[in-house]
Amino acid sequence: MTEKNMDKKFFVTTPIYYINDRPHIGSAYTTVVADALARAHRLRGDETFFLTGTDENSQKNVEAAEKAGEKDLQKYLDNMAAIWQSTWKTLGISYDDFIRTTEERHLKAVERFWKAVDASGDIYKDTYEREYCTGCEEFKTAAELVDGKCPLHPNRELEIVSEENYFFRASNYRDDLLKLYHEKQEFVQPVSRQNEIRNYVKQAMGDFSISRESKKISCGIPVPGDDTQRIYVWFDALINYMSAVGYGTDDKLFKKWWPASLHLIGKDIIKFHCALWPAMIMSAAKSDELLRDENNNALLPERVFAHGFFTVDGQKMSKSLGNVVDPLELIKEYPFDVIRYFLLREIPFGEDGDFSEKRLAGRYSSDLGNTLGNLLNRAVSMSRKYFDNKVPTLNADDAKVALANTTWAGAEGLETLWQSVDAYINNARLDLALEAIWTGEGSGLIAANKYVEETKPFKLAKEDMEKCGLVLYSLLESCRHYAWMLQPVMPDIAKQIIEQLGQDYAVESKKNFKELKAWGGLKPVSSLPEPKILFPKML
RNA sequence: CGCGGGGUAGAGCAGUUGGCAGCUCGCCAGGCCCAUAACCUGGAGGUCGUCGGUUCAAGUCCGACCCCCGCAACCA
Repeated sequence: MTEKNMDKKFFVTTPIYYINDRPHIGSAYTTVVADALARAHRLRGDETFFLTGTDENSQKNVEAAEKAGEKDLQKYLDNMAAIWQSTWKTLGISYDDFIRTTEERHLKAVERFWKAVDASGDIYKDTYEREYCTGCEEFKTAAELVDGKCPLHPNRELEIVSEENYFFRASNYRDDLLKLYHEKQEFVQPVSRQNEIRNYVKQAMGDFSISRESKKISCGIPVPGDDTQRIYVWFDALINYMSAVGYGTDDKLFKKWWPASLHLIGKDIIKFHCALWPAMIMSAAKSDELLRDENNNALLPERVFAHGFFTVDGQKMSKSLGNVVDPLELIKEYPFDVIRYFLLREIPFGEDGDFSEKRLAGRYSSDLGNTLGNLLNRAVSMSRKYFDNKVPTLNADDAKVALANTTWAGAEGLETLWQSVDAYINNARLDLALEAIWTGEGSGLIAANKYVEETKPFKLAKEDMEKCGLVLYSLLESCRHYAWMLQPVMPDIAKQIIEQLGQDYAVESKKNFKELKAWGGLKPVSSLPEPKILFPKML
């Protein structure tokens, strides 16, 4: 793994969610990934901005409000947005900002953006008789239809729309987009998606209709200078990533944060994020210097990472099957850290995955209880037993090197492990980072448990207290390292581990990353409180 | 010819540039006793979907085929 020269800035986003229902495990997944990455970057000292929010200008919300019997749309939106916010709070999501696309700052950003695209000559008016899919919220070209229906929503009747709309000349940017994919391979992640988007741009992408007649829809942002038209929801939604950091309201703030480091999305909205969005920016940048870098290049997001979808116990998650997983129900059974761990560890990032409570229970008892919890517990218990309730007294450097002929490699091994964890984090691969923390050769949790067997500190306690102290110290110190490696994923568990090691979490978490990573952070002779079981057996 | 994903040990998955088939869980047998009936060691278990091709060598490259999954509504 090559260590990238990352900016000291990390700006990560989730999609803005439709609020026609409460959050489920899928939206929680995206948000947890973003949260863990944000926490990881904060821990590493990067200036971090984590944005999430709600997409409120969609006709879907109007339909949902009607269904809920709420006549006042704004009231409905306010209620739902509050539910989303409080759900994220309950789940420990550490977002820095929550944007709602009905907010004033967003309207201003959209207005400025629209004007810029218009000034670049990429907006034109045209009358088209076109087929609009209310499922996708987009117009379909003949090439995209199958048997005269949208292949994604074959049971929805296509609306035949004949009206004068504004169009965005996305076709102007086809070559630029292809060049972007070619020159910046990491722009579209995972790699398996790159072909898909390339083919789309090459073969299917046309101009986008970006407005509807006001009289036909009951929500949406008015087109600047033309009250008879409202902006199509996707065109306004994407701009949220900019409006939240001051586009249209605070140039200085915008310059600080834009471009986004990483857009996290689901695989269903790749087209919008990897094609439409960069094309929009390329266009606006021609007329708005705020959107250009010093070389006059458009400031595009650095990376878009699309993850897969869940099945539940192998089945599609659906309301009619009654297997929609509600994260708020789940945390009644498992601490949220456990669910975070499961989601991030179990599902290869970028692939589809399966959510199963049986496997969640398996991960809980095996990975967390038997391996992580047990290691901490046995190390602390022995130290307390043999060293008067304290971390063994010694010079920490003496414990750097593992005893001979062991599979666990001591301080050197941890250093290697840190390197791979850091590299995985830089690539947004938390799944691989977690895997490494457990199975890392000569350095992971599994190897550390082996080390106990190989050195038998409980035997050494009767024969060689000095050696016993060295072994126990290195075990305790490694637990401290594991705690910090895991902190972005399991912030609460990490805190508990640090506290069980007799450290003051508030003090520790103020240390800089280099210091945390260095061997010897655990002070010898500090006293060890009575250990509490981190992951109790479940009935 | 709608789009996309996938078929590797009982389950879930890794397999980078082709070079002795791996990981976690489960199962069987031992060991240990510090620890959450936890931990460690050993073992059984795979003709890597099928058929062809390229090659000294193919899970890995090429071709054809078979099968599975997602794409109405909820929805990342």
